[in-house]
Amino acid sequence: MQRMTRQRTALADLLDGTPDFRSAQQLHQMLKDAGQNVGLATVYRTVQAMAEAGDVDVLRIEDGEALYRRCARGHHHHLVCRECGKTVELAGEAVERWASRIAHEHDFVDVDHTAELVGTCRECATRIYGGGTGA
Amino acid sequence: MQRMTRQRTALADLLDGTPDFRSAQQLHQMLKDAGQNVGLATVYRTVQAMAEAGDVDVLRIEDGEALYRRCARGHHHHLVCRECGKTVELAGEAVERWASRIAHEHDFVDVDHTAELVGTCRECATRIYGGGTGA
DNA sequence: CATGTCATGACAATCATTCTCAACAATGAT
DNA sequence: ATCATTGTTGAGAATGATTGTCATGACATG
Ligand SMILES: [Zn+2]
Ligand SMILES: [Zn+2]
Ligand SMILES: [Zn+2]
Ligand SMILES: [Zn+2]
Repeated sequence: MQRMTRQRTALADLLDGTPDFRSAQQLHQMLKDAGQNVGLATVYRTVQAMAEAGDVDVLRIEDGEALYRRCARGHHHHLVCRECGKTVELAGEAVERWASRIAHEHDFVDVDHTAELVGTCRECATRIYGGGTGA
Repeated sequence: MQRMTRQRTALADLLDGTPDFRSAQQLHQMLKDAGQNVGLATVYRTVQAMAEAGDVDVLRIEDGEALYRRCARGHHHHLVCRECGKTVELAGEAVERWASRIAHEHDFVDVDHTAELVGTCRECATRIYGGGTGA
């Protein structure tokens, strides 16, 4: 009941070759640039379906906009560079333990959690703040 | 340079008496219901200024909408009931250690983090799934 | 009270996301 | 291959939260 269309294939391929989180609008534009015209509504629908199926991860930036990225299946978290978008997937057992301990302590059930790290990677830090030669 | 106006006082008082996270639109309506008319734009401006000043916390729900809540000053996280909105503030030293360890391991600097827990509190779980008398 | 600013609010404008629905196309059967 | 079935697409409208505009209003101080 999930048909394989030109549009879905194109989007899946694009995501496979895109290491960083991208918005639906960006993906739509990237497809257009690549000569693969796919309607914006279709990009939204497809990327959301993929998110529900666990095929992509969703990240919300500060203003609430949703970004998508092809990720390893299964629960994990991210460390993202705020400058270049470089993303590291984190297994983070420590967070899992923390979450379940807190849930227990406060008598909550069905506790989900989100945890994301945003920083500046070595390359970007060097480029911005300068090399090791001092000021 | 921060003048004390009727509107800001009203909003501050309202937040003082509101234990759960609320949207700007909700706060605007609550003020109207209380006979305190405050423009929607003013609510947005004020609540954002308070957030920048660290006087309220911001939480983004699944669809990206921003919710605000008067919280203790300083960095902390939350455990929120998805049914009734009951909120517990968490000191969460475990998360702080995890975040800084990961930052180190991956050679990132200036790493910020977000971590939020959403679950169902005891009262709501009992109401929804039934009491302790079995199925 | 006068006066200088900052603050307010009604409304327009943005902008991401969702909805609508007629035209289309993937799939499976004939 | 042809066809019928039914999920899919896309252009544009609609939604809804948030932001911008700017003339008017109201703190705070002398
Ligand atoms: Zn970087
Ligand atoms: Zn986790
Ligand atoms: Zn509850
Ligand atoms: Zn923390």
